[in-house]
This record gives sequence, C-alpha cells and structure tokens, in this order.
Amino acid sequence: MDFEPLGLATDLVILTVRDGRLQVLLIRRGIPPYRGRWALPGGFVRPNEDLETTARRELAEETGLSAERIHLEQVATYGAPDRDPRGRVVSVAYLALVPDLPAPVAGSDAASASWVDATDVLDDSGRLAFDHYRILADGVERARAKLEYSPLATAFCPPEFTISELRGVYEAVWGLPLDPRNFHRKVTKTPDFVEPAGTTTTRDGGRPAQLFHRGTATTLHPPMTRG
Amino acid sequence: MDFEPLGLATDLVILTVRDGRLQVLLIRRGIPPYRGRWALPGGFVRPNEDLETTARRELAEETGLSAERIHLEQVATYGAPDRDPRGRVVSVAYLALVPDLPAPVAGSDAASASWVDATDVLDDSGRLAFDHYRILADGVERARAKLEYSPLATAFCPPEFTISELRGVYEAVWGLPLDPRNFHRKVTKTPDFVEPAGTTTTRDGGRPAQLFHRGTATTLHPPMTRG
DNA sequence: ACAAAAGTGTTAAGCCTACACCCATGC
DNA sequence: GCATGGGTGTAGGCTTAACACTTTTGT
Repeated sequence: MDFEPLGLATDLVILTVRDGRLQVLLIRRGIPPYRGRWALPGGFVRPNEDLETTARRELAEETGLSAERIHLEQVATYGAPDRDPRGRVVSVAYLALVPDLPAPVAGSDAASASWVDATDVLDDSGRLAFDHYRILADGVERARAKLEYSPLATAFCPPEFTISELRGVYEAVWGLPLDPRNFHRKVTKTPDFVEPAGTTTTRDGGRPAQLFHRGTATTLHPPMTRG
Repeated sequence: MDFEPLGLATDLVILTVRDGRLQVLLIRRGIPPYRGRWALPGGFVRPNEDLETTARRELAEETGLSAERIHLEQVATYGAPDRDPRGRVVSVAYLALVPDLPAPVAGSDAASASWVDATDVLDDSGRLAFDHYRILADGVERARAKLEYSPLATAFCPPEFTISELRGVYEAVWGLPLDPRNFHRKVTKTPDFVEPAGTTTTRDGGRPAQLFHRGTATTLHPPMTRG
C-alpha cells in the first residue's frame, strides 16, 4: 500500500436563519496560514474516526450543541494539491443546518466564532481562507436546491414552528419573497411535510397561528418552486 | 501537521446504456483482498495529482477513451475506518456517463473488465467488494435524479442522436416506459435542451427521424417527470 | 376601532396525460 | 400494401399564480 503523506480534514458549512437572513458560522484564524482571515470551522480526522463523526465532533465544539439532532450531510471533497500551503490536505465538506439558537455560540474556539450574512461573504470571493469560498458557495447552493424537493427547511426551525416561520426560512435562503397564502396552502397540502401540533402561538403577532412539527416525508411531491 | 498513515483513492461508477439497459463497468479483482469478486474500477491518487485528474486517468485506462469529452462528476466520499482491510483508505467516488461505445472496452486492466446490468448488481447487495455496493447505489441514484432536472441524458448519447434514442436513455435509467409522443414534445419544447442538426436518419427504422445535438441548457425548466 | 398576521375562496393560465390521428420510410 | 417508428392535435384534469376576502388576536 502506498500511503503517501497526506492530511485528511473536514470543513463545515454551518448555516442558520437569523433576523430573516441566511447566516454562516465563521471563525477568525488565530494562527498561520491565513492568520486573521475568516474561515470555515473544521479540523483533522482522527485515526479510526469516521468522516461524519469528525464533522459532528467539530459541530459540537463550535456550536456547543449536542449535535445529535442537527441535520448534517456531506457536500463534496476538495483535494487540489496546492489548496493548503502546509502540505497535501484533502478536505471533506459537510453542510449543517441549525435552528436560530437561543443560546449564544459557545465552545472552545468560540471566542473567535461569529455568524455572518452568507450573501455578504458570497459577494466577496477574497474574504475567506484556503478554498473556503468555493466550499461555502457549494454548500449554500446545495441548501438552496434541496429546499425545493425535500423538507429540509424544517431543519432550520425549532421543534415547533408556524407556517410563516417556515416561509421565512425559504425567503431567507432563496433571497426572494413568497406569497404567504399560496405558501400556506402548498405546505399544508403536501402529504407529511408538516403535522399540526394542535397548539397555537401569537409570537409572530396578529391572529394566532397553528404550530406544526416536521412530518415524515423525505421528498416533496410536488416540489416547492423558486421564482 | 499530523499526517497519519492513510490511503487516498478514487472509485468510478461508469455507466452506459446498451441494448436498452443501464449497465455499469466492473472489474474482477485479480488480487486480494476480495480476490475474484467484482468491484468498481479505481485506484490511488498520486502525489500532486488532483482528484478529478485521478478519476479521468482511471477512466481512460479502463475504457480506452480519451476522457476529455466524457461527463464526470464527484458523487461522495467514503471513509469508514474499516472499509478496506488493508488499512485506512478513503475513497472519493466519481460518476462517469459514457455513450454506448462502438469500440470494445480496452485497456491495461481490460482483460477482466465487463459491462454488467446495473439493476442485476443492485438486486444482490453481496456481489461487490468493499463498500462498492453502496457507492454504486449512490451513483445510480445520482444519475436517476439528475435526469429530471438537467440535460445529463445527452451524456449517454453520441454527438448526434434522435429523440427516441434519448428517450431510450430515460427509459433505461429510470426503468420505466415513457410516452413517445409526449416525450418528443417536451424535449423539443424545452429551451436549449437539444438543437436540430438538420439531418435525418432511418437507423431506428420507420419514418426518418431528425438528428439533434446537445443544447446549451444546464438545467431543465420544467423538469422531466418520473412516473 | 384599527393594525397585523392567519387562513380560505376563486379564477385564469399553464402543464401534464392520454390517446386519436396523420406522415414518411423500408420491405 | 403493410409494418414501423416519427411527429402533431386535442380534450380533460391538475397545479400554479395572483389577489379578493374573512378570521382572530394585541393595543
């Protein structure tokens, strides 16, 4: 077996929706290379550790969440020979979707971690270290695409949510407004997308809204439509 | 940098449509582990070689094709610590779609390479070495899904093709019959999916059919519908 | 009462499905 | 002529997009 010298890492695109905007968790690098630049959280895979285990461990370290219930999926692997000046490092990127956390981001590296508007970062391709701009772009595009045909948007929501909160997720991720009335009808009519919790809330103002939780559907027929 | 001992490889899911059926290129392993078992073609990434370069090199070796014009895309990365009995090997899987080759499969390893019905292999989860059953399943599912919303089906066709040949691709990959008349209308009306070549052929029998080549579209609006 | 947000009804346009039907070739 | 596949037309059902309208709360 030719085991050439090689580092294996995972990088995380951790997304949330806060204040109606799509935000990504970035850390400011305290050590070279790219010292002082923003980067995606990530770290090396330990011996005998599965890739997804690494990603969940990093996620827990960065967000302070026990990452059991967080949606996490692999996006792509980046392995250009010169992508890391320290040597050959191949990175497997994961996408994590978290609800708007009531608790602040806390963890060992948290002093330098913050939520940043994803669109702002995507508007400036030079702001991130390494090839993290490309990784972020791929992760966001994955999220945007999956909202169409999967019930993934609920991963951004707390366990119980209103239809308009769910709509807020779509509007933030896609960056466009949706008709509240047609959205409501479509979501509630798609089988097993959401299920009524039987309770209501007035936290969004106006008439009390029914609360829902995730349904059992894994794909949406018909899909949600973007613009 | 902690460069633990680690192998990095790529494995290829090479698909084609022959005789109206979806087929995958497999090799019979001549050496342990899994000697004598079927496996996906693949090999180790060389020092300073990009991942996709490795995949294209393997593709050329296995199919004898100069792989420039072949559709190739990354699917996922598999890194369970025990997936290879020889040690820690992480594999990046690629999906390749090739036209029905007039030339036989030829190459250094070709003596043991053959086209096998994908559905047959997917019916028996124990036939492939390593975790290649999972990789194949993921690759085929990717292909099936992408036919819906991308013009990817043309990657299975020669440079010029008829609408019914294109329909044959859909029917083989999805494993279900489609209405020839509605399919024809939909394909030719979707902007930039296919463009008329201006010539006709009678190679499929019956009335001469127009020949087309790929259009410039990258996504299909509206998508093709499965079942 | 008024503002605000939830939720329902309606209508016109577009898309999909199914199938009848005609066209152009080889034999 | 007849078989074979290519290609067009059309009617009914379903989905969507746009928006009028009613409901239920907080202030």
